[in-house]
Amino acid sequence: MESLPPSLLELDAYLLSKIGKDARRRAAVRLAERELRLWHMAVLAALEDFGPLVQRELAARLGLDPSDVVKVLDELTARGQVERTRDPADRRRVQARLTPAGHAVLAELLAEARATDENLLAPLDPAERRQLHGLLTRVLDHVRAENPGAV
Amino acid sequence: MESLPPSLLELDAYLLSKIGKDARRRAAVRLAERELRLWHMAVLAALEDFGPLVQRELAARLGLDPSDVVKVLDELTARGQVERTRDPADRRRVQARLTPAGHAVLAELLAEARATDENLLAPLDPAERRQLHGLLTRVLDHVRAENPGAV
DNA sequence: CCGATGTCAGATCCACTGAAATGA
DNA sequence: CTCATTTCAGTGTATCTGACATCG
Repeated sequence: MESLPPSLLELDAYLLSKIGKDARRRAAVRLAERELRLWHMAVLAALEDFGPLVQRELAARLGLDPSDVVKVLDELTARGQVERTRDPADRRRVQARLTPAGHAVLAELLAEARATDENLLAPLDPAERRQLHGLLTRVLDHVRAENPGAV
Repeated sequence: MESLPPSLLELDAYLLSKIGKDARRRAAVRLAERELRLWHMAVLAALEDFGPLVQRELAARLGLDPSDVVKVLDELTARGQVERTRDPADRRRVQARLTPAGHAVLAELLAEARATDENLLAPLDPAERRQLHGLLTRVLDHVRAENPGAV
């Protein structure tokens, strides 16, 4: 049985940390069923939303180490969800793009993620969820403005 | 420069995960100045709120592995913030309790944590912070009910 | 049974290589 | 034109942590 210390439960940072950890865990469990991890989904989403990208650019946008981008892309290309093509203008650069299979997988992952959100926020009614979403968006914007790169 | 994929920013789990990570990072930075980590503060808070506890009980309450409780208590006793005493009723059991120094340190840590909350939630006005706190508390209760031990 | 020690896996970070471009 | 410098993808490793497992 758990009963957390009240003096910690008063802290918003503590609540956010705990809930965030569980949100991450839920997403990881879901992705593990496909033998994927969180970064795989983030990379797929970035390629979907921003279009084909040079790897360096991917790393910068996601705040992920360039060397780790390589590993994630290795695994996604092995699954046929991403393909790499060399930029003819600058042969150092490699562009990553989604394949149709990658596009399809991402759509499924996003649908599952929305279902996970439903479970996570089950105690809140729709209006409260919109409220929470708005507040969190503003907080994240603030965090990212104050702290570029670390988030 | 970062600009995260919009399709992820729509997900509440993603927002919570990102913000939670930064909240944890901020707390960790603060604690690192005293060469402490997050669990040290959690253990201090638990001993403050619940009174002297057997290590096993501490582990259960905090959702921390018993073997890790030992390490945290080792470090806190080395600093003179916690002391271990035999339970007079059952002399097999070892109780951990706060020393006055531990009590004082915790008070400082909590004050600093509240200041960190201020920074984290800077874009929200007081009413919005109360709203957020209430929503988060309900979500955490739900998460803990659904998922005992993992949070 | 409980406290203590050790081990393992995952994530993050950092240093390095080789190829390709750039510019003095 | 040449050579030094920089930028890129890719490799490998060091470190830190949390979770687990075994020992006394």
